[in-house]
Amino acid sequence: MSSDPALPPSPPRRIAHLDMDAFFASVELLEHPELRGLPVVIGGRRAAPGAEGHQRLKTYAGRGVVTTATYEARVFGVRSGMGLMKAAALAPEAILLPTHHEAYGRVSRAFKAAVAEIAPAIEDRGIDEIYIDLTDLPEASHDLGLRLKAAVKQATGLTCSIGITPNKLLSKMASELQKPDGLTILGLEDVPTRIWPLPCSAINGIGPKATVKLEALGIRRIGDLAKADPELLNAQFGPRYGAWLSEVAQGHDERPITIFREPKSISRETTFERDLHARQDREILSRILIDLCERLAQDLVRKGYLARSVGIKLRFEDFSTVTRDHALALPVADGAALLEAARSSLKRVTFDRKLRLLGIRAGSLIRADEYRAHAPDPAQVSEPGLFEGLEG
DNA sequence: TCTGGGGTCCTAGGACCC
DNA sequence: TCTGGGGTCCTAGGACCC
Repeated sequence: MSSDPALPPSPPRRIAHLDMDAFFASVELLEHPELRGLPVVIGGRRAAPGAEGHQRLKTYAGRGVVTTATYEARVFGVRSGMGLMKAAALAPEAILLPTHHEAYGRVSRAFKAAVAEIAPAIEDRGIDEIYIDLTDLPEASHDLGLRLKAAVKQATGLTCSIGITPNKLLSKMASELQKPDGLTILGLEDVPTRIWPLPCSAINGIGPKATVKLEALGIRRIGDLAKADPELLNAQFGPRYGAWLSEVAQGHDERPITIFREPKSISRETTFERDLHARQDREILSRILIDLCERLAQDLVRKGYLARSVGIKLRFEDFSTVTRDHALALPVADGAALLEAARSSLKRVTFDRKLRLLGIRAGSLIRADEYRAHAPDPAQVSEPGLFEGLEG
């Protein structure tokens, strides 16, 4: 990477991680200021049934999960990703609001634009967080951090938390250290005191499975990981992940800021309100599949991509998941072609349990404009079609 | 009181080609 | 009559992240 002896050493990088505080919930509170200070949970699929006032979490029945919760709701143990029924047991009186993705998208664009005015080298990490390369800016990190937070507040009315360190790994962890409304600046020299006491799961890339495995080896904190025998980690986790664990425990991370990436896949999936039987509920499943294909086709056309492979995803009542992929001779973006590919893949699945989820994915994407410019026979490039007459 | 929807990356075996 | 070795594509599953 930067170790070419012919080149002068690159100056130390300065990377910020900016994370909006309880983003979806905070956007909702802009709309519903009367709920400020109350435990509020965002999630579920439909708006509350016509009752007066706001819906209480305890009245919810269904399969939704918590998307975000205010800090007042987190006090009760409510966490993102938790089933709403479980959250209702923890905080029955919390207010439940449905999601409004258009609003979140609008506020997301606003905070990113405000940051870009100050520092344009931004890596998008989703709707509510970004990395920012501050290396080439003249100001001190603390001043920059305060300016970024003020700009975000001015543009959106919302607070964020920022970590500024020499790399993405440490900045991500630093932004978590003083949430909400935090600003944390760390150097590599701070790793033993500030990072090593944290649990291994604080590292972006160490999830539930790896955490359990590490704990079985007596490795609970990042400091334990830093002192662990690299050979042991390689033996337990494989050479690649093992070597990565050894590196990140030292706070090392050379990943660059990536300003733009082509998407690799686009997908649509849905969990049913009740589990469906492959034969008895065939009509319903067919309608759902057609609808998913139609929406995926619209996504492909809107974003300007063609799919060279189509995948289906099925989740059964026992939560086991199966995927089937199908490579195509010619790239497509129309619903009829997606549906045909999906149906051929479905024939390779054994249906011995009820289904809870159906999904479809467009993979091996190529840009439609580039393909059409070089297509051997333009007549063979499929055009977005209609679904009329496709049922059955 | 079970577990959304949208993604990325990695692994691993087999096919197929040179 | 006893066993190459790379490279790439396809497919399936799984861990992880927001």
